[in-house]
Amino acid sequence: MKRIAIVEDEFLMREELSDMLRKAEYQVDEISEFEDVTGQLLALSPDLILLDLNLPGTSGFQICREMKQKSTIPVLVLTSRDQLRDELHALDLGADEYLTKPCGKERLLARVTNVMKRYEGRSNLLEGAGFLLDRQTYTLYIHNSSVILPKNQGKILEVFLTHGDEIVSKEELCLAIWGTTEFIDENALQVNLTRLKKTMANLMMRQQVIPVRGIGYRLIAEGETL
Amino acid sequence: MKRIAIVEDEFLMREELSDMLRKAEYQVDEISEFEDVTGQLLALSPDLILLDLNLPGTSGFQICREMKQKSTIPVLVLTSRDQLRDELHALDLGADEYLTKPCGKERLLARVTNVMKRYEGRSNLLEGAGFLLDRQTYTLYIHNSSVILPKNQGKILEVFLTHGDEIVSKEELCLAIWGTTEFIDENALQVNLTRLKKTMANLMMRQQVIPVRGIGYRLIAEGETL
DNA sequence: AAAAACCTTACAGCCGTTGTAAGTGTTTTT
DNA sequence: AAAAACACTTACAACGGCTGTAAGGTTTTT
Repeated sequence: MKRIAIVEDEFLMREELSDMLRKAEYQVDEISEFEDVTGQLLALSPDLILLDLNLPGTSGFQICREMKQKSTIPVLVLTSRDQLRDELHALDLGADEYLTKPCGKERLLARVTNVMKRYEGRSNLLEGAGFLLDRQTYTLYIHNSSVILPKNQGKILEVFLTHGDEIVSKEELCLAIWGTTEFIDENALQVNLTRLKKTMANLMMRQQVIPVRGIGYRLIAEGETL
Repeated sequence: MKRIAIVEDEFLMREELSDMLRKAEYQVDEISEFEDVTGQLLALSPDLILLDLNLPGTSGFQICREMKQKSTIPVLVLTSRDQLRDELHALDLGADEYLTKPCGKERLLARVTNVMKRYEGRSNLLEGAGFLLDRQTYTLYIHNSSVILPKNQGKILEVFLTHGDEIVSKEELCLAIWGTTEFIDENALQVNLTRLKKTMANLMMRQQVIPVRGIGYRLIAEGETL
């Protein structure tokens, strides 16, 4: 059974949505605390997020942006704001659908189904700048084509992607590759890093792995400053 | 530069759309002959289809359905029909977006961009009943997970998928796997077929490869009749 | 029951990935 | 400027998964 999280501050509206979705055989989680909504959503990791824009505290736009950065969960914006500007902004932030209230039960359900259908099979795709990485097979999608990365290279890239632009320590990388931080063979890691760098260069990816002396490595976009 | 095909019978509307899209840096192809629209679209194979519903000849619904069966090109339905019923029907047929005319230049462009963004990297995904197959890497997406098929098994499955539910001859399969119909090693093909069957069974796929004695093979859905 | 078509299994060769090792560059420290 | 620490490169052998071969079994047709 698919799970949907509702982010909506008006109690009545929330209950109405919740009811409707439950009747349509979805499992519904309601967000009623508007502190660290992003964190709550990540913890729930639903199959879809129904998001209102007017919220106490952090705006819906901000939540949408953060969720799109940190996950691949589809976001359906459902709001009473019918300004074109808001719609464009939400879509630009990566919202998967934008509906204005009131929108009718059937239309909402149809759009919910539609969005979910689009995401079928995508649940394990990690998003990088200009490419996608499948966390299970390490298939890399870039420039309208796809390549399978060797397992180790895939694991390394995965770690980088899940760390945004932070520095990743060698220990973390070793842990990801071999499941242990002990007995790190620094050289083995080094070799695998070199191999990843080479394949990234061959694929003309906009990102680059750079060393942070004594600490670890970082993934930076081309031309980016330190 | 991304290519968009417009399927719209009213000349003025077509020109208006075309202009707008060209100004937004898209390459536009207009369909003005409404015989075998599906064939024309497949030949053009644009990155997106803008589809009207009221057309002379075949209905937009039918075209949408056929295109979704035969390709993975995204379809944006743009119509003056504002009946909820039509919208639900179109979405059900797999339309990726439904907008009612008039909808405003900016909204249309935003939705076009949005749909295209969703499809980034998906251009090589073949669609089967309940699963997706990447034509380049033979990564198979099913049940919210993904597996890499060995090359030969992938090629065989690819041939089946591009043939719908038709019978595929052994020659065709050999051609796909080894690039030649001569010197067919029937047994080698046989072994590869067996392996594919086994992996499909392990993945609990709803489809099955069945032999057509003396002719070739077919892919059928579970429980389907001959 | 014989023949034809189809299927199964095991095995050895091949190729890509991996860790090892030995050596070269580069940066920082003294 | 030399030493030390860190980072990189390259080649190679071991391993594992994929592949075609071969030999034999099963099912369907005649």
